[in-house]
Amino acid sequence: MIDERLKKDLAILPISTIRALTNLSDRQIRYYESQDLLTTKRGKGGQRRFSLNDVERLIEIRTMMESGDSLKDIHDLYETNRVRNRQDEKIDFVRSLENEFLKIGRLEKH
DNA sequence: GTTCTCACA
DNA sequence: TGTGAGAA
Repeated sequence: MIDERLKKDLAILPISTIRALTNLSDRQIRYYESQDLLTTKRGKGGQRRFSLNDVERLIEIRTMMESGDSLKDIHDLYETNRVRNRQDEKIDFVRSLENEFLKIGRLEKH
């Protein structure tokens, strides 16, 4: 369903929930956000609202930290992933265009 | 009662 | 990164 992505992106969870789900201190969570590892929104009174995607990302970050990676390593990894994903999307877009052209070509030949 | 920001022995 | 103060 298209709704699934929307639900995961919904930033509605308070930091206390994130703390329980990730076993990280709220101090650490806020620090990681300051290092651009998270995309949070602000609610009433400037309080952070996290999404399920943030939870998943924080768990990954904690795992990487435990295996000795620095915050910079993690940041770089997400950066390269972001670039690679953009390229993949571009490739998919080109492929879909090619398919459309092939369809049109077949139709015109008839 | 919770979360936020800022500062530090 | 932790902790504590003061505000919202």
